Amino acid sequence: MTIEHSILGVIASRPCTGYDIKTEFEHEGAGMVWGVSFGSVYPKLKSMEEQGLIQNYRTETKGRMKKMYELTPKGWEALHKWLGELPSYPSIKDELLLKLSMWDRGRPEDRQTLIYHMKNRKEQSQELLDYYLQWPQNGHSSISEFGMLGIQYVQERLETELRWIEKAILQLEGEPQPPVQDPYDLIPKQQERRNLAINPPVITVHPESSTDEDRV
Amino acid sequence: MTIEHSILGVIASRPCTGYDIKTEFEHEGAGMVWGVSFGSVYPKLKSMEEQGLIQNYRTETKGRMKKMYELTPKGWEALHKWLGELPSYPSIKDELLLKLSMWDRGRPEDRQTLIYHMKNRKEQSQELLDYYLQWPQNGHSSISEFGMLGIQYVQERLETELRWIEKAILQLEGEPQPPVQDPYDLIPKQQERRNLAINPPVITVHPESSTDEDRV
DNA sequence: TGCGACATGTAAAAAGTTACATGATTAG
DNA sequence: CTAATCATGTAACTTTTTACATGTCGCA
Repeated sequence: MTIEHSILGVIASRPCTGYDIKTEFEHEGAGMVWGVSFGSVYPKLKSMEEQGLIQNYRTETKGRMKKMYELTPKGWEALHKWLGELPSYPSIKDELLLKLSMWDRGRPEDRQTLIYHMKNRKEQSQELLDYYLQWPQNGHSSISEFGMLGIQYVQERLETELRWIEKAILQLEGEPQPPVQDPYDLIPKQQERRNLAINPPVITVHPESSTDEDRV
Repeated sequence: MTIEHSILGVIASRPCTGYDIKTEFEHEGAGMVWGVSFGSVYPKLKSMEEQGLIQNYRTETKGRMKKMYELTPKGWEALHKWLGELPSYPSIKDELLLKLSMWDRGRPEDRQTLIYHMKNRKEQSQELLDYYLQWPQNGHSSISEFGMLGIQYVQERLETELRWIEKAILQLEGEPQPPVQDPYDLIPKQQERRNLAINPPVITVHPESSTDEDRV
């Protein structure tokens, strides 16, 4: 439902085309706001026009036809109303965190691959941080006092993340540690279940025909 | 696509029912991993069984029939393989951040509502942090060395967020600040556009019938 | 002349949510 | 006895993505 409000907000800053909106989400919203695809922007613009939130007018820039969208009074009102509603708590989809939480279940011995994942994340977050650090001085973005608060938040979050990654890599490069808490011994039990599934025991009807020596 | 891998990971830790999986996502994955609904878990379990990743067996606990799922060798292998793949960069949907970035567009004068939103966020994050702080000592959760790294990450992220909120509220309670950067004066222009849309100018055919004094 | 950025869309598929439908057991 | 929790599922709907389809302009 929030893609509609994001579009409302982008058009509020300046009248723009569907293409503009899509690209705005790509760089300005880097890491901060989810991306959108053309396949979702254009149909949404259409439906928002039907709802009377926006209206388009055609302009010609360098001989090329463009469909510019501007907010209607109803659109300005919808933006105002939405901003006044309590935001829902953020939802985060972090695959690295998910993999970390189940690493011992699938790759108990393999610390190197995890370190590799972490280093990859470090690079990407560092790049994003560099982008956010230069943003307020790039000379072309419009940033209000409020927007700047958001940028500072992302900067601090990324700095914290980078510090954590450094620390985590150091730990992973060191000695394996025992579980922090495992009251029902689920972790060793789980590793047994896994071994049983991957290397099923040989069922022998005649014990004398199968001994330890059979396994090569 | 990742809901499938999350299920794989939960079943890896111990055989469980569809209900178990759904609740596991609610509390264990609080803020860390996205939630799932029954309507998506049960059909997914069915399709994963068809793919041969999991298999079910019926058990009776306290006279109640349960459908327990366990990983097949193929399922263990799929988990192992997925863990080895580079995780994609996290996607975050943070409505507060989005509203912050467009606050001046819809509610330029209203700092109080924004402060209210921030305080609400602060409470929720504090609650989540408290949960994460007691998690490693709750006496029933299984936490490996790797899982603990993830928990530490979330703790540090939340602490950083809370510090930022404190600072941001202080700023919002103070004097309004000018834009940090607005090279094309988009912000004042935007406010003009908004005023024009909300209070359209009275078009007068006879200028003498409409003067400044008309407006009360 | 051909490539990359600009520009607008549609159709099918995938993914997930909400609401509905059902029923057993347990704690107060 | 009744509400909450445990337990399993379906159907309709919404949202979003992917892939396709088309075409222009500027530049090297």
